[in-house]
Amino acid sequence: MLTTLESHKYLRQHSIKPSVQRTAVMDYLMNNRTHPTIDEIYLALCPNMPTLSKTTVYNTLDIFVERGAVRALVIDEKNARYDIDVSAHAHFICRSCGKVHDIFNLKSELFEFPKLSRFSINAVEISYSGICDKCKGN
Amino acid sequence: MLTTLESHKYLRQHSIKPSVQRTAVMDYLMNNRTHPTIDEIYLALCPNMPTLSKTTVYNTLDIFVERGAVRALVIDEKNARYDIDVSAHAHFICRSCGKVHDIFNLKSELFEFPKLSRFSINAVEISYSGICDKCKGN
DNA sequence: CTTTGTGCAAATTCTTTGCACCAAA
DNA sequence: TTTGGTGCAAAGAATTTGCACAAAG
Repeated sequence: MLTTLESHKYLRQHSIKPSVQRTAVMDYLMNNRTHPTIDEIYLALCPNMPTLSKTTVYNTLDIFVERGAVRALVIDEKNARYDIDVSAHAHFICRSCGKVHDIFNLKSELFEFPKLSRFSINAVEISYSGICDKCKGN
Repeated sequence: MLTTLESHKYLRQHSIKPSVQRTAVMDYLMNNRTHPTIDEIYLALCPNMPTLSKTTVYNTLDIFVERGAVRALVIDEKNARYDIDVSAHAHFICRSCGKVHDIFNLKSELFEFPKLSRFSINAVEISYSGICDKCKGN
């Protein structure tokens, strides 16, 4: 369980002022590495922060992404999802339950950018999809 | 320029009845390999098919994807995009203009599925992002 | 004070749904 | 006829915007 102090430190490293709301969102992301949606974050924090607004959650994640503190995933056609782990790893989304899982330990070559004169590439996203074991009934 | 006859043939190969609307959408996809959105397809076909509805474009693409005739891309957080080329290739999206480009000739290993006991993987999507040369001003 | 952050409500955008009508087999 | 396809209008869901108020320095 990571603490609020660690969230503060991480936010400051990314030049983000640690307000109560921002710290709460960062704490949540650090402790729930499930690639949550805005709604999931909002609903999880609401009980302890009844005045929190969804707009603030949107604003907060926009800043986090802009400052490189979190990665926005484009893998789920329904909602944006957010990942606190910005290191090179891939994702798997289950077409049945919609859950997104991390895939680590892939060859590092997979994450290299092809050298193309037409584009300046600065990010890559590798997304696998299929059915997870839970949904297959094993 | 591919013809309506070729669209018919391709639709039949995928067990899709070639209605006037479906053929028009397929013709458009075959001749405009720009990963169009629903709206782009709809607006492009409207002049020649004033009675066309956007619902039909949605229905049509749902069937195409379901039957494996086109690929739905999850790369643009704003809209679904569709690709008639279902072979193994990657995409690049420009963060400035939003255009999606194909990247061919990558190593085939990139498109192999990792063997993981937890998931049954049946698709992979590799998406690069950055800035295209036009937007950089070259 | 002055700047920055928060939160409500309304607006916008993309997509889906319900249902009536049309068309083909 | 019966089934499947089309299209309108309405509904739904995710996100963005405008603005007033609160908080921090």
